[in-house]
Amino acid sequence: MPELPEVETIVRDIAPRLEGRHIQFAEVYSPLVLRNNKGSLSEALAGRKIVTVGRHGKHVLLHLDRGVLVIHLGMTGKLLFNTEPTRHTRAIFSLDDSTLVYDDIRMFGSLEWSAALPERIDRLGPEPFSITDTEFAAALRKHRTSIKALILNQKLIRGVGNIYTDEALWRAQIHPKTSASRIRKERALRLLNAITSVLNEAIEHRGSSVSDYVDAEGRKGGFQLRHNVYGREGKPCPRCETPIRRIVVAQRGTHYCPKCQRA
DNA sequence: ATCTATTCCTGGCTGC
DNA sequence: TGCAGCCAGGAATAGA
Repeated sequence: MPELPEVETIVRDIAPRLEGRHIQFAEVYSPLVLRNNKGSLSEALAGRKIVTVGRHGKHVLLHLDRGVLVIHLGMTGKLLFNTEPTRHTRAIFSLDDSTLVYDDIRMFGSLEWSAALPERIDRLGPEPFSITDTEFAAALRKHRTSIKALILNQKLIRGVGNIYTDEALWRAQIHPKTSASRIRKERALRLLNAITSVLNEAIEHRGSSVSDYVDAEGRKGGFQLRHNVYGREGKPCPRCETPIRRIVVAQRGTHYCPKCQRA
């Protein structure tokens, strides 16, 4: 499940292999992964030059000489170079000197060409590294929903998903069901630090491979070995040895230490 | 306006 | 061994 660190890893890897190249042609095998270009994505992309490659939250952006290709990897999306198509290959992009293959088992991901960054993506919250302590604390006080649900909401900050939310809440010692509005300045600051530090460490380790995440070369990340709570139900908390508990918050599997993270 | 529940999708796992 | 049934979850959407 690619979140910010996984997408950042992919973008850093693929940027030098894409920038300056042209999309000679694109082929779509599963229109389900298209958003608003049903039937016209290939035409929009044919002959376009890839100028720069970037990341916006969990989105990969290919800035073209005309418009932008927005790629969201969803749960199981992969961008791979020069692999043979499989039954999960949803699209291919034939470039000057390589072929970029988009695989996506569950098809929660999406491909979208747009003349400019689509509004709904442009309107997402800031990168976690950009928001200030004051802004973050003020935003928390405005919402009565659980802190877990609020961090997952891409309109607050963009790029953080289920894994890194659980990891950050463990680091900050905050119970996932805590009402966001009840988190005052000091704890909010601790939480924002936890979020940015866990994201940075995950980037250093090339992301987490818990189910089937791999980078553009098919390599797994290494940060899953450093998870403290995610996917560790019943195992001892690294801080206090209490067994990690798994509950459901905001319709998501949620892992926390019942002793370190009191309600 | 804010929040919650539902929907999409398929491989992998569980239990009979 | 086979297979039905359930689960994982990002984000759009519908509903409260």
